[in-house]
Amino acid sequence: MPAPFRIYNSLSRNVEDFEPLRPGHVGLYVCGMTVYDDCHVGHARAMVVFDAFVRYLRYRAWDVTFVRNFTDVDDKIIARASEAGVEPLAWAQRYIDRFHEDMSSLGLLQPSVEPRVSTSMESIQALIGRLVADDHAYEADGNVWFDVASFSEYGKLSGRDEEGLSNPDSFGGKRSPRDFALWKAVKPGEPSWESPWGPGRPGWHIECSAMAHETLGATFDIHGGGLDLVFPHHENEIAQSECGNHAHYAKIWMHNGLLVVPGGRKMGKSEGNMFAIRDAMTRFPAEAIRLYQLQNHYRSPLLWLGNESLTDALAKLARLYDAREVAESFGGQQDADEVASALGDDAAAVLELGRSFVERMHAALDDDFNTSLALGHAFELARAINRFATHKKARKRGGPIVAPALAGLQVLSEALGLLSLTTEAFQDEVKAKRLGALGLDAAAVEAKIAERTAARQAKDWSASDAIRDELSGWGVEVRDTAAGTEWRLRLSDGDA
RNA sequence: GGCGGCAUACCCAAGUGGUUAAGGGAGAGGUUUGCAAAACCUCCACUCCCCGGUUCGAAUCCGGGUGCCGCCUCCA
Repeated sequence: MPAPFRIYNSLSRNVEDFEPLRPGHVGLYVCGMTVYDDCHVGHARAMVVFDAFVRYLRYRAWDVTFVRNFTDVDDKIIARASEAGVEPLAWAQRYIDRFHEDMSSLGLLQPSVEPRVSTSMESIQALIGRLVADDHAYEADGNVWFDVASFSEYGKLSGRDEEGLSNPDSFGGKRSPRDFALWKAVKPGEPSWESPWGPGRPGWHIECSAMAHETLGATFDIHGGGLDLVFPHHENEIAQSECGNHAHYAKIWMHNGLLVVPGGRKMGKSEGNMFAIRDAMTRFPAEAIRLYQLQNHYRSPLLWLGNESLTDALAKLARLYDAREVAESFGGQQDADEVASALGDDAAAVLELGRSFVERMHAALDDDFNTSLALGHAFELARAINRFATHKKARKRGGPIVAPALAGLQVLSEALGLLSLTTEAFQDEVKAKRLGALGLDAAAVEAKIAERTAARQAKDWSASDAIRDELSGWGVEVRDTAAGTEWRLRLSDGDA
């Protein structure tokens, strides 16, 4: 039996015990991208949050069908493509490819299914057909409109009543300002598909209803997306789906909070403050971006301070990696409890913390996916490890003491996609990305380090210190350890 | 204007009725180090936007106020 969990449902405005429609299975539909431009850090929030959520559910033995769509037929795509003199679908394909590159470099899972509007025309038209047949929709001048008045529950998700529900689409004879387009009659120069109502293309909302129905059925477990989609998009999805399928739509609506910039505005293409994932990825490791996104609760707004945010996340990530590496270096074969009683309170503390770690992580994540609390537990464990590591005998005998902690930290990689690399691979990625940003190359740094090592061996401290100061000026920090001199790139300040 | 949400230290942030209000970052002092870095230790909110109320007891519930944000137009 998969583990039970609780999740906030935007529809009921309450945290609810999750009850699957099918035992052991979760059907999840997440609104994906309209592919007319590159994915920015704000989009990454939704992508990372749901990626981590899916990972966690699978880790907890749920069988998850994860659907995330592409909107590849849309006004903005047509407009951009036309400016560029490219076919709209080719333009969309270009950004689908780039999206896939971005997701892959961020280390995100592929959804189980990635339906597209352009290849879902049959199910879209079938759903519109059912709505027309049942008088939930009507045709006018080659457009098909959803008749909002025909659905008494309209507004139940967004909490709006009639006054707040006017829809601005105004072309082609709709009956009420609240009605919205299911099918838009073709206009010159636009892509179109044949339909019973004449050539045209789908309205914005119908696609998700149709694709969710096609991939998950009329009723499914969880529908996710950004908080900004609640109205009108998700409200309209409910109306179309419940009227067209004569069934309740998603049981749970899960909305992620938005990224906001210091002025307080959310990040958005229309706000002119977007920061592309691929730009962030040239300077920071993927996991720093993940940690940044997961460090507060998924429903809260998250402040974006540019490089400062990622530098902060990178420092935190390095702390976790370092602590894990320290623990991995411990040896010893004795019984853990015997070692603990021999080595004292700090040993006993890590042992205890390690043993309860997984349980506490599960408790945090089962409670409305509280990644912030979960990460808090991880830092607490890291400190306990480091504290224990200050004891002289820890390295030789501490292995059994930190074994439960190390096993527990696996949760982070399996469930959240963090700490999934070796420390060395992680540091290599940091170096590879940040050397470029600092305008350095590794060979030059290594040469200086070798020079300094020679000076140190000669106990020529002033020469050694001069070299260290020079490296420091470059943004390189040296770390003299028992095993030799390591170097790292400074995380703070001087960011290119 | 309507609907929804948020307000916890210098910054990020957990906690939503009951031990000393998690955790991280920054800062100060100390230990360690050839000197550093990292790490560790100590300090850093008698208090949770404000005012009332409920309660034996509230950051947590209720009412009012203030501020901020999202949506109402495309939006993760």
